[in-house]
Amino acid sequence: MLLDIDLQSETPIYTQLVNGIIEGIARGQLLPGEALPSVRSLAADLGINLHTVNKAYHLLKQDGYVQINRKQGVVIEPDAFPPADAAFKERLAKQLRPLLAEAICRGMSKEELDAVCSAVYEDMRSNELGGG
Amino acid sequence: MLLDIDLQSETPIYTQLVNGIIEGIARGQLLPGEALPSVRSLAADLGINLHTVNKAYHLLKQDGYVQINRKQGVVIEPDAFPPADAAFKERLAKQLRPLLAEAICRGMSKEELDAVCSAVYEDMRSNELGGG
Amino acid sequence: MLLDIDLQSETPIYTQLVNGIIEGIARGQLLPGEALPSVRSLAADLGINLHTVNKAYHLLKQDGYVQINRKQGVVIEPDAFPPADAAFKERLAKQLRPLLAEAICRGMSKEELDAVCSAVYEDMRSNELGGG
Amino acid sequence: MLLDIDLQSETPIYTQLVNGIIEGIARGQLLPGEALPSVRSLAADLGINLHTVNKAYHLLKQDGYVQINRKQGVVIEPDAFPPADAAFKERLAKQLRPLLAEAICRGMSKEELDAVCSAVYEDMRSNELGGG
DNA sequence: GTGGTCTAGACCACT
DNA sequence: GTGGTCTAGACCACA
Repeated sequence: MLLDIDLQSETPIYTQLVNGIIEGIARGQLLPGEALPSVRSLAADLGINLHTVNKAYHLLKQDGYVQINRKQGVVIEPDAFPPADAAFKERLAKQLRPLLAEAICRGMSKEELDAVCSAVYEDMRSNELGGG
Repeated sequence: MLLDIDLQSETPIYTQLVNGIIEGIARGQLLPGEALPSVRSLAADLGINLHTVNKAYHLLKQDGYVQINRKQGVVIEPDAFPPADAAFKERLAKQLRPLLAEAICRGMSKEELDAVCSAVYEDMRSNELGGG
Repeated sequence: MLLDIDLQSETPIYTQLVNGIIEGIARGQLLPGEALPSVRSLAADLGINLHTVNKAYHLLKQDGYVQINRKQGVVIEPDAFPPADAAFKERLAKQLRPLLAEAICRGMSKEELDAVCSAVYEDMRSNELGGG
Repeated sequence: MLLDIDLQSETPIYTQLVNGIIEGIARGQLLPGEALPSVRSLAADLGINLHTVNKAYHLLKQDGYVQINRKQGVVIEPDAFPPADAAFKERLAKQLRPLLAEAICRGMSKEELDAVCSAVYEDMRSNELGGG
């Protein structure tokens, strides 16, 4: 799994981990039921503390992206991910607003915006088709 | 200006201020050259600390959205906002990525995603036409 | 015997086993003197570790719910279960307290609480009449 | 606030804290909007680590019993506690089952059980009326 | 001064 | 060997 963590970033490490793993799922590089590295091994691999990894795993569990088993460790949620219900779309819109507002201020057209959005989207989906 | 600050939010208050003002500009409710409330009065209005407002104003100045003059106080940048250059688009894409990844995991189609994106965009632009 | 083990649960598997067997006794599905499956077969049936079943059986023995004989294996205590003495009632009250506290916080009335309590109680007793 | 923590108990300290605070709310000793001690001061008072208190506070936040503010610290949820909906009642019943099963095995009648239940309930409610 | 984050290291429960 | 819990101590962001 390719997780590049920026220790200097102002984004907390555990947030980078959460985002990276969710992106891995979106890209199809992490499949439902697949096991994630143990807290200790991932922490060692990334050169960070095991508590930081632990916090990330627990946030993912809380959001329904992984299951934490007694012995087996952490696995990608095998059944169904949480749905894109109204609450999620509202949250998404709320997070989108400041990004789009800034883009509008800087004079980006709707087309330019869609282009950026689509580029990001396709980048993740294309990897899914060819990934493995 | 309608700035609703959520003291319970995890988002720092100064960030909420920055976002709110940028959104005000995007909506056309704040026009280039227009004066913003003084640090003191805005802090009093919102019931928050002077330093918090100050920090927000200075971040906006740093990003090229306002000018801070000793006499006139803080005014919306009258000339030109920073451009939507490659660096900005890259930053935008980077911020978009975790949002879209989560949407993909939850099974949102590109069309649903575009719908949410467009709704947010149009909401801000429509207000601009009728605003002032 | 119907023992459904949830490997994802936070409750240790051996605890689930202990609870399940005690509930089986309460329901009258397991009768005094009746033999329980051997450690080996139950572990195989449930797909869990021998040690886990062993631990559960020994806890049940310790609490006076089963007897462990070398020849007959594990049998439900044929004579008398431990009494509901003051010590037990105190322990019961102690375990009940956080549950009721939460129910009170959420605004449940004494009647609603009794209803839930009775429903659980009757569910177990009704099965006893028809079970065996 | 009266929080007696048993460091020897097999119940995790943070769980004891969570239970104790919820019980404090149920008893009316902790009122909505009231501030809880800071993470550091409570940890110092109880002679435990601040991370342990922190974990308890965050669990309470997650369950909707407290709010965590930037500067003000932690306060009891001022508006409404989570409702006693079907999901909660189901969880309650699930937690009640092993307790009642054991009581049945030990020969407690429904009346004895109700007596214990009511005693716990009234103990908490009576304190609320006369508390302060 | 408040909580947020991270580190380092330890012991324990579970399987 | 896995995660769960707890400790001790540090630095930072926020207000």
